[in-house]
Amino acid sequence: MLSEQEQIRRESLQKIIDYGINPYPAAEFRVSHYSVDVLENFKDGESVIIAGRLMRRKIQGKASFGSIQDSKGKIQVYFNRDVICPSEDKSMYNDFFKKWLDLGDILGIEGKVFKTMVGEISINVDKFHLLSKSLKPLPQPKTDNEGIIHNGFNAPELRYRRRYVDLVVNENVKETFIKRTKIINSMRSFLSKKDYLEVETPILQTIPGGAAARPFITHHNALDVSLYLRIANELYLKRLIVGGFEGVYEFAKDFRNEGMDRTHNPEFTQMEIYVAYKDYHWMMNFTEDMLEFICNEVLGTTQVQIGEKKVNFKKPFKRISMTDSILEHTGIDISNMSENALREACKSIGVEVSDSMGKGKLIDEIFGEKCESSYIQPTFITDYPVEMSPLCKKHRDNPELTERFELMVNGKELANAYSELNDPIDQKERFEEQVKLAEKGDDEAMFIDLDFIRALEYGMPPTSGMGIGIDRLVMFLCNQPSIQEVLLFPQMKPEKWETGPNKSEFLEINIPPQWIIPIYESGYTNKELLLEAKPTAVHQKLNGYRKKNKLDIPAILLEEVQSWFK
RNA sequence: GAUUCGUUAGCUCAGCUGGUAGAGCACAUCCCUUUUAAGGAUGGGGUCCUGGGUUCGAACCCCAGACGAAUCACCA
Repeated sequence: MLSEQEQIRRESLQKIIDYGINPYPAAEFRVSHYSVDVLENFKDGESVIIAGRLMRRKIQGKASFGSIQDSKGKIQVYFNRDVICPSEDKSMYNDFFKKWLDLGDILGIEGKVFKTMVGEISINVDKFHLLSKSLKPLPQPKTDNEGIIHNGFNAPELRYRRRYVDLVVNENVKETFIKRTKIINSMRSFLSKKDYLEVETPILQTIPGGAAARPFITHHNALDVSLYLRIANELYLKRLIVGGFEGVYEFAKDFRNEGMDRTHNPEFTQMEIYVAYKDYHWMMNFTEDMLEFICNEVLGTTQVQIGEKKVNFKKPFKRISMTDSILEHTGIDISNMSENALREACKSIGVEVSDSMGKGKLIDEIFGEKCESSYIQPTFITDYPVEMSPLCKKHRDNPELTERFELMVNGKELANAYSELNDPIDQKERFEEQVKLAEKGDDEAMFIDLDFIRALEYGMPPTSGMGIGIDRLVMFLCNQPSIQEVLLFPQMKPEKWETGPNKSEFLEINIPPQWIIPIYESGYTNKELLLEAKPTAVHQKLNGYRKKNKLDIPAILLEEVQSWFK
């Protein structure tokens, strides 16, 4: 059912067609300027051609003002009847412009730049061309002199579901996504200058490895096998290091079949990089360099406002081991503690534990509860317990730990890196421990990847690898509190669509085709519902519908309605 | 998954104790050749998210459901 405004727009569309103008022309429309070019480089009387969406229109008799929004901004346009229609025929202005155009229509404008009496740079329109007709009215947010937005298009659900509308109507939204691309481009140029190779690895994987997470599963018909959408690309990138590349990286969409909230989306982007002959100390320096570079290039500063807090990405970042961090925040020295001692320690400081938790998990629990959120400034947390990091090399000084760091910013994990485990025998044992965890019921334990073990058996140089969450980085640098604000199309529950009537079931009982829509719109959405109703009620509703919608068909007779019920 | 809140015109939102559905913007008609969240007048526009229940009577109360948001849990 179309709204009144949509119906009026469709009528205008028909009038435009009847007038002989194609509302959806095919030809290229060449513009000479963007709106901002004209505004920033004012030349009185200059002829310009621009194109964009009509976002405002005020008709003042023989003259009208409007504004055109193109990809870079907005500019005012001035329409004068006698300029647009120099001859006797004023229909281009009186009918086409005034009556048949609507806000949201996409126009091409030819005209001359001038300043209005009030001093606003505008285009005096000589000719305008309809490039595309808009049939649905846009929301109309307006900003007043004090910067207050009226009638804002703010409802998150609508904004995310109709991102195209959000982008048209809310200026700052576009900026966030432009910045996102700048951040990625800047990271790519940093990596590319180092001569590392950007690669692409499989998204459809037979074994979803490289992280602990529940995968999405799908099926390949020709091979008749299950395939998983990747949860990480780590194991493939390491295979490439085995193959002899010095450094490889990938901007990878990963998929995890887990909860959704303002920091998690089922598909998200990570950049992972692996460099041969390096260790995690080197990688910390590298990560600092990269983040400082990106901030300077994209923001022009390393000072970033995140919510209430100011975060500085200037290197060097603080480094602290997980053991020292826990000592600092709880006074408990976990080094050399047994599993039972750890469990008691957790209880003494009010950290909830369960019997299934091993040593590593217990330590992680303490860190997560008591330490993590306090790291606002970029901080490398190093040397994680071995149980939590099955792909990471054991610490050179302590076999209970691994050479791993996570970079915490604003109390959240931004990056994760290792000195990569390259001992195939150790790797196999660690996978086997994961299998045991899986047998205990840990549905996020890693799968064992025998081909990856085989690759390590051929020999992988010592390597350091790092993964950084691109969506989180963008959230930080754009000061956006939710991941939905930095994804163009965040995951939503599917929208329910009216499917319309099943015409054949109505035709079966001899309902005339022109009455099917009225029946459906009157609430009798299928045959059963209709036949449960009383014929007299149906008869009244249908003729009521006919009258209300001014249908150009004769009123239906009660006898005919009754005949459907036989 | 849990809890809380929300869903009313194209958009933003009011709607009291249950008693005929409201405003601004947008839209339509008319007037107006330089406006600044563009002026004036008049008017049209509603499945009050859906389905049940209570009631003489439900946008409002009760039950169930859909969708969304926030917080929490989960996410090494």
